[in-house]
Amino acid sequence: MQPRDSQALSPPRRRPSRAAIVDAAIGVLAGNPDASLATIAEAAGVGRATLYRHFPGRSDLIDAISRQAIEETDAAVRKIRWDNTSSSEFLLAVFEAMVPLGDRYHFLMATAPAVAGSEVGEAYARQLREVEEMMQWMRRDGTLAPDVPIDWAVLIVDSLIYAAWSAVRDGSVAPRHAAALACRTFLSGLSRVG
Amino acid sequence: MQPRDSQALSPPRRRPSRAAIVDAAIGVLAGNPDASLATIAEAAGVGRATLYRHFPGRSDLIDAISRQAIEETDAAVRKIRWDNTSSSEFLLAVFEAMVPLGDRYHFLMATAPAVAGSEVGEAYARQLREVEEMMQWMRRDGTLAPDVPIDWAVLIVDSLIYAAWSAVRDGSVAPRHAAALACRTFLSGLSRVG
DNA sequence: CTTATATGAGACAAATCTGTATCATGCGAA
DNA sequence: TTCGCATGATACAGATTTGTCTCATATAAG
Repeated sequence: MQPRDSQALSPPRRRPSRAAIVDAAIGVLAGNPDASLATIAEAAGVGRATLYRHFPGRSDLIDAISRQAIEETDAAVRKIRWDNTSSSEFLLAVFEAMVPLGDRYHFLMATAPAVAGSEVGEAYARQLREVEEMMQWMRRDGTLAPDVPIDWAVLIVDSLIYAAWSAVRDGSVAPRHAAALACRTFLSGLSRVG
Repeated sequence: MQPRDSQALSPPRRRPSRAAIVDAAIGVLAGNPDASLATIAEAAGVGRATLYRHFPGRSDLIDAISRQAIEETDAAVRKIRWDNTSSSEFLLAVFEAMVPLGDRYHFLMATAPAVAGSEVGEAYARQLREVEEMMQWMRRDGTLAPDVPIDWAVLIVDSLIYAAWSAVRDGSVAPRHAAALACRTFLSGLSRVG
């Protein structure tokens, strides 16, 4: 029962309108969270009506973006080797994975807390919890100082991801060095000896 | 020629409407940068018409808030003892001064870059330059590691001020410890030995 | 008391954004 | 070619916000 194999294997949709809209929206909303849907449609190279056909309302688009941000950040973290790595190496890998996704990550951080009840809100809380577990691992590990509040450590991880992304964005720091710089800042700060 | 001395010495304006509006606006806009002027007027306990009498347009209000934010942050830094203090002590004093002004500071950081041409934009650039000079002092001092880009150090100072403020705001960290935690994070990071 | 001034309440127009609906077009499939 | 469907353009109504204006009132100064 495979009379349509060629069709099934070929790219099924004619044009990636929906994906193009979501991608463009992430870029536009990262720069201006209050951009109109007309602006987003224009950035996506799509008519405003088409945007409304794919997403009934603005909140549906926001929700779709949030879900994609969650998926992409989850996928990026899932690729990190877990076994036989020290917590410091793992932290560096997290920075390396998240900094290039800074626009997605930032968008998720900015919008998810507002929709606390929904599925997106839960996923955000879960990701936050995963960072917290990483910090507790580092504390047991002896890497994280015992007198540092876990909440503060989690907050600093988020701040450093955002800082590294904006530094790369502004051209202040080379992309290759941003994650290492963030990790080093977290672990040993910016003073000399380290 | 002083027939009105008693009047001149008494508080000249009947009610601090203008100051109340600016203060309320800082609080409201820190939580929602797109709050309507009606919301701000309500928070200030003032009619919407009165707000428009003091500030011809929204941009004028924003400008007044920005100027006040600049004045308050400048004043807070100016109070810090400069002589006979190490750069580390000075950095801690800066954090202690800025964290309580987090709402003002955050507002300034968010709006000033957008108005690059104006007087507010210049003041923002100047404050940024002052932080940069502090970082260069720390580098000559031997406190800041030579391989850390100055731009990154400046960015981290800003991020830590914002992080400390939000931590206090969320109740994650006690107000007294926030500045010290930020300073320690900058200098030696969060790992053990320090 | 009388007067001037700031204020609050509300009406009003203009602009923007949202969401819906309609119509013609172009591209892919049969 | 012909049909179906997604698209683009456009018009439209409703909501929100901005900014202006008017009028009545309360309060402080004279």
